[in-house]
Amino acid sequence: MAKTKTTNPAPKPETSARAYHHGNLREALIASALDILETEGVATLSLRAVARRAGVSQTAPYRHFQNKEELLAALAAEGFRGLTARMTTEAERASKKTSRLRDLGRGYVLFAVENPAYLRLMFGPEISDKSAHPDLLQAAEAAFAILSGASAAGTPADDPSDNALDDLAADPAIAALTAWSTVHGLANLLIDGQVKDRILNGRPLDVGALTDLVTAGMEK
Amino acid sequence: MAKTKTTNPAPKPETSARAYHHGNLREALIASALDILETEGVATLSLRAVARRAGVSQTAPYRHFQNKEELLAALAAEGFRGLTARMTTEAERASKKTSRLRDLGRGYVLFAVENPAYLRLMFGPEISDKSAHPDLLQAAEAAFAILSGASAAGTPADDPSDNALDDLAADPAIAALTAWSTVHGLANLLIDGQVKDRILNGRPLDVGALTDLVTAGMEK
DNA sequence: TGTACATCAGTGAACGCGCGTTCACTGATGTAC
DNA sequence: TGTACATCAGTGAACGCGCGTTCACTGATGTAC
Repeated sequence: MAKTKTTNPAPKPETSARAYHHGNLREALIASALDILETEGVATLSLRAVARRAGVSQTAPYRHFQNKEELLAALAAEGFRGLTARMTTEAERASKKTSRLRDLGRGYVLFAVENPAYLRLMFGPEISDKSAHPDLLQAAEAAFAILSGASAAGTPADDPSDNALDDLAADPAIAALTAWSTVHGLANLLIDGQVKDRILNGRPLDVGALTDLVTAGMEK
Repeated sequence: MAKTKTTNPAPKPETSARAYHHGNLREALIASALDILETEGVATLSLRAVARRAGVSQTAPYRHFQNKEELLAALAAEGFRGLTARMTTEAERASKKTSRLRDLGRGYVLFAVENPAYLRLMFGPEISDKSAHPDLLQAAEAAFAILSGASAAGTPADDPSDNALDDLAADPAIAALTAWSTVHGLANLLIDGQVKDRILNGRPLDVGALTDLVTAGMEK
């Protein structure tokens, strides 16, 4: 039962469907972490709990992550990729009627409402130094770039001049930040339960429709 | 050295400058908690640390708060009152040039940047059931009402009709939510370090000026 | 004014808990010859 | 093809820690008479 048994003779096992003794523990750990994140929240997301849910000993994660924060960073990067995906699918699904920027915004808010703990981890203080995790940084950059691009609508958005704050007024980065702020704020207010009682008076909430109302000023 | 020594013979000690053996431990604990909150963050804010900083035993807080969450709720309520105050002073200080709504918004963002951990506690998941704390609920309501009032500019804002989402479009509550979302989003992006590198490219940041730029669309 | 008593704010020891991380280890997998 | 060996993913016990909360207590303050 030695080497010739595996269908994949390459040195990298590369993960079939099996997640057991060898192979894709790293991915399995991230999946377990995501599971805990969404069912229990970021506060109870411990490395030990992740290992437990993945069915391995509590020291096994240290074969794949230097420490807890590295796991969290990997999770957060995954989150930003999910956010990007949610935005683009939403924009493709309804590309005719409303502006692309508003469609992306709807995707942003929907992602947040569907994955509240994810959003909190992605932006919260649990990962103390985000710049120490290139993968996370890049995933976040990609998400912002999409919003930014749609906001500038042609002009490259991440291209501020090297002068003082004054000329930021004409900077497309400010327009992008405004759009980003609005959807980010709405998303956070929603997942923190601030909107339900205050705005809707208990009426059932259609997040997509509400987002459309709030972003009505974003026509371009 | 018995009773006649105290200058205040009334049954309620009512706190002079002394915070020692008797009197205002409750306030002292809140002050200690605030201190820890802003120097170390919400994650390390433990009841024991609060007691330590106040110079009392770790069980003393239980004379004034049923449990940890009750202390946190009192702190958060204090935070909402501070937010309200910051908004109104900012609006009074510059009531001529820009619209009141934008002035309030600037106060909102400035409060967040000056008290990042406060804002996180006020909106975050640490206080699991906010409706269990009437004082907190009321303080949050007051803060929102100010923003809401300025947004409606005359019309009472907390007065949505009892129909479906459709007629929310004309509802002043939607206008209020839009304004709130924008400043809340900007505030959170700022305190989470998302703006610095992404928008400003490392240039020094004047939060008030930046907020003015972002809220430029809010004229009313 | 003086004494007896109740109240209540604060104490200190102790509980049981889950955490991140380290350490020396084991045993299966893959490789060299 | 077969054996010896290195690699490396996963183990299990243990470390020291800080936490929220409980308990029986103490001792000062305020009150009744």
